[in-house]
Amino acid sequence: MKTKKIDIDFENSIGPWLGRTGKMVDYFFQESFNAIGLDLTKEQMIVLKKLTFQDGLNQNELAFLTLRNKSSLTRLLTKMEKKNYIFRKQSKEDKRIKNVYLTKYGKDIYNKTKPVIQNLITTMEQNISKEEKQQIIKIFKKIQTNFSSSIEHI
Amino acid sequence: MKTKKIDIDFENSIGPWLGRTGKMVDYFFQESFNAIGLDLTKEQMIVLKKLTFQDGLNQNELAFLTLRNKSSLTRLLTKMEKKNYIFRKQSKEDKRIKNVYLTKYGKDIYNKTKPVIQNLITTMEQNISKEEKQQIIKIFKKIQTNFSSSIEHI
DNA sequence: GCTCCTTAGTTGCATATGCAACTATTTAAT
DNA sequence: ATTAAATAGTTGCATATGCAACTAAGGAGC
Repeated sequence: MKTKKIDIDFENSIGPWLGRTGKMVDYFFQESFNAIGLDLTKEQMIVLKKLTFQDGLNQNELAFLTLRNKSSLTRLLTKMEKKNYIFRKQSKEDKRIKNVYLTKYGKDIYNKTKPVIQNLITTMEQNISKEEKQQIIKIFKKIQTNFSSSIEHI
Repeated sequence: MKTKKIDIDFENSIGPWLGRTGKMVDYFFQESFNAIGLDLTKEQMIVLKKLTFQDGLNQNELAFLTLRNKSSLTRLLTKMEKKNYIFRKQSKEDKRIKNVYLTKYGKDIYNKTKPVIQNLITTMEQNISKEEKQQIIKIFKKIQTNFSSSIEHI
């Protein structure tokens, strides 16, 4: 007897849920920035955030911390430098390295994102209990571990 | 007394976990396709999947189902049409509408992705119990609801 | 039947991204 | 010291994406 399940059950796995939810977060993020006239993308915000916590990181470190290809980071920084959010400075010890710093303006911009981010968190985590939050983060950690251990040995 | 917490607690919210995990999934996905020489992106695969379940969808419907801007879908389809995975056909009832169909080759390609997707699910959901899976999906649903209701009334 | 509004799809412009090839610089090896 | 290998960053080429302006076609109102 032939079953009607002619396809694998991808739709009920975690993947699509993750993808769709992520898209909605991204969309809401950009929407919020645009709404208050912030000339900023989520990706640029993440760079500003990392630099706020540790100014002067080099591009390699920034790329690693933001899970980004170094070429992608190069271009991201070029745009941010043009907008005067950050500036690059060649290291004196090792001329290959460029350290990246926030400008005063970049700091201002980052401060302006704070209420937006706060609002995003509030909106997103509405009706979600502390336990659920812990649960989901625990599961995220597991998934990341699963992929890390799987990708390493390739 | 001044607290040391000078920044909002974005890092411990769900957002970054979601973003990073999503990136890893995407990376693993692409890696897997490339590994077996499949000339396909995750996005193209999703289109193939939707068409597998319902051949002949029009572009508007496809864009909606895949959470994509219609212009983005246009270009995605153009590339897929060039690779002969799908073809467009103008509707006779309404000449504005283009229905999209899988080619024989497109079906073959989609079938080849199945083991890859199966492997992705297996890898990703390793050590994750049925209960956890239900939990995480339930929370994803909540987040999506939160954003939907929030975006609507803008 | 003509005008206006709406809808489906396309295109220009801007962003982000990965891979691979390239340059410049540093370090290791002989 | 000179050569070879490794490292940091950039660039070409390809993909995907959203917004806004556009074209073509359908539908409503008169």
